[in-house]
Amino acid sequence: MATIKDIAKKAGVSITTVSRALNGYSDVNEDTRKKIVETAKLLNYSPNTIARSLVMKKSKTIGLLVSGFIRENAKDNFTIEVMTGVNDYASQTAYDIVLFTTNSSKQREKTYTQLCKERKVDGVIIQGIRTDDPYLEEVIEGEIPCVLVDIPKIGRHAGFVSTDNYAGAWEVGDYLAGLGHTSIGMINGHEFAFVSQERLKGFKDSLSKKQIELPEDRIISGDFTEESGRNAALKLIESNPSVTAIFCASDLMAIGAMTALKSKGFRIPEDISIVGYDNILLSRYVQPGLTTISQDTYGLGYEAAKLLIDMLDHEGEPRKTIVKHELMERDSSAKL
Amino acid sequence: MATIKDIAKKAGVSITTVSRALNGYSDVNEDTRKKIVETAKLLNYSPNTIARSLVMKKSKTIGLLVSGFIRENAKDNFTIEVMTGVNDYASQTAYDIVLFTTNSSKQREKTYTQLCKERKVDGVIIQGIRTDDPYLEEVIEGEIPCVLVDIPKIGRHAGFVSTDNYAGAWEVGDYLAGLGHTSIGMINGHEFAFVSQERLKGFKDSLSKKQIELPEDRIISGDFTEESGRNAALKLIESNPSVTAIFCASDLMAIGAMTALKSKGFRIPEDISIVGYDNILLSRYVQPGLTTISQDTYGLGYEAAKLLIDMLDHEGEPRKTIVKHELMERDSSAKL
DNA sequence: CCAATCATCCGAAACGTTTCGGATTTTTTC
DNA sequence: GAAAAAATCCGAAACGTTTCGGATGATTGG
Repeated sequence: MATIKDIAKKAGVSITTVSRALNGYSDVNEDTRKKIVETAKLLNYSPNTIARSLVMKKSKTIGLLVSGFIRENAKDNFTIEVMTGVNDYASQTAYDIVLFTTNSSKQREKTYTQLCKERKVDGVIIQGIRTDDPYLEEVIEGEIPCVLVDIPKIGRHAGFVSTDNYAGAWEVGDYLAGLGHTSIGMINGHEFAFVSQERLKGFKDSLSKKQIELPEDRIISGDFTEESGRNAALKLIESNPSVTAIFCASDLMAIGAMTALKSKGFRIPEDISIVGYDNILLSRYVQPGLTTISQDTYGLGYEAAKLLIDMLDHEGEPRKTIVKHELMERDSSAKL
Repeated sequence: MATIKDIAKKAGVSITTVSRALNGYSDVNEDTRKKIVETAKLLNYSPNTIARSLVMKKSKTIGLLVSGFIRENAKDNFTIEVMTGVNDYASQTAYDIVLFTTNSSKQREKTYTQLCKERKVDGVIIQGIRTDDPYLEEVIEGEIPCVLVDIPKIGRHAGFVSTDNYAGAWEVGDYLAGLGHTSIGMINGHEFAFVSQERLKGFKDSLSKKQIELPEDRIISGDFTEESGRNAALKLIESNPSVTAIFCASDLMAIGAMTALKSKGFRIPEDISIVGYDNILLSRYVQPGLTTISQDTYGLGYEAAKLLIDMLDHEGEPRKTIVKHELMERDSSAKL
């Protein structure tokens, strides 16, 4: 509760001097500085960030807007890993993180920018937002520095971090073709995620380069959930009983597909190979272990924070960062 | 960027009136209120929370101090589920959440209370803190309203939420005895978690009520990780080859124990029954499915937020909330 | 020894709100 | 129609910092 004023009085100096002493300015005598620091400690002083923010017009907080923060989504650890990354980088700096959520009732009343403006965050990291979100443009065009996760758009104050989803999917195509598969299906995510588009394109291009067809009716769309993976797999195998490999745009859908196919008597990978995307925690524990594209999710968050804070502290240009990915071969895929 | 002042000027009223109009006070004429609200909208005004906080001495933020927020811990979804619960409740209120972390380099320099005082959070929820944490007492005795997760301690401004770990463990004892097991071992968590003590006590008491012994050398301590579960299981089975059932104080350790035992040629549950605790996501997907005590982790967070905000808004007494638990029978346990 | 330089300090304004206490005008009451 | 009450408004202080623009006294250079 002790303020700078109390220190000033007790130490017999002016408020200005206390402020300057505590902030390491050079125009204060070493002896008085010592005395000031001492009495500050004595009074158990801690600075009032709020008052500071008010005058500095900088809150030293960044907003973490995570829209996938709903209960069901705890399943994949994507969100938490991103958060951990953001948090780890931010905690090395002077910035604190305030959590915004968008699934709540607040969402529809207040736009993201409004939330940010009110809480006076210096910048914001946005994760899990859909491309059809009505406020996406608003935030990209807006004045608040922001970094998008997995949405490749750059604005005057907006950068992004992502992985190379096109390349990742391409590698899956390569891999499956290399195993001798030619009758291949795909279970994609919903169209309102950039990653869906990219993964489809990369996969398709990769296969067509090897003269392997991927007709429309062998591409089923889910919505990234396990449930939708089950349904999509059943639909796919019914209309195209000849497929020997399925690429799923998310691990969760891949896991759903596996259980559905197993329940229909298919053996994995002997009858059908399954490849996922994301390398979520589960994919290592499921039977058989899921072959997938591993993303550096933690790095996604870490780099997002880095990018944003660089923009804030050094007026760095908004730009993009691509983090690495890697094919993890496990037991759900095999030679034809 | 528009302030209350701008509105006042434009609407031709005083600052006071604008403030009172916008905050719904009764001593402002309905017509002037309308005009004020109108011009506020016109100027795209949004209130400056920081200025408000400064004068009100309330920041309307709560700190979420999660010390298990380290990379490895993303494995169990405990942390994120608690967070989701906290977030869900908080987002129905006027409170925002700021994330504190303790594994960072900041930790050793600044105590929790210092962090809270500087950021001027109105209250704090603490999760994953160890009982030997040097600052635990400080925070319980301190002036900042706080709610502890899974640490049953009440202070003048500190309440807690937890599950009944004693009862949960007791039920496991009941259950295993009911299956006919008499030669039973336990893999406990480290001693610096309250839950370890409670779970051990409950399990022991339950068994002894049924004249089943649980000698010291059949209780091995791990540290809640999968790795430690593996090691503990090997140690246990080596010194006590006769055990037919093992109770693990966490699912992660149980999963570790299962893989270790399987690698030694034991069949689960035919040779050895395994029961875990927590019902983490993984336990459902692992082979065989893990019998475990399910906790309402989401509820833990939700109730923690509720408790805290009640303390803040209505000066509610700090108190405790116990959320429910339940035995989930899966395939890792069977009749002897 | 005088002016210039330097080291050290401080007063006051500013940031954007809320709110206390009172002022002014209008309405009610008898 | 005057006093009392009600309705409506406002000035100014306060919250705890930072910082601009000087002020003061000591030191230096010639």
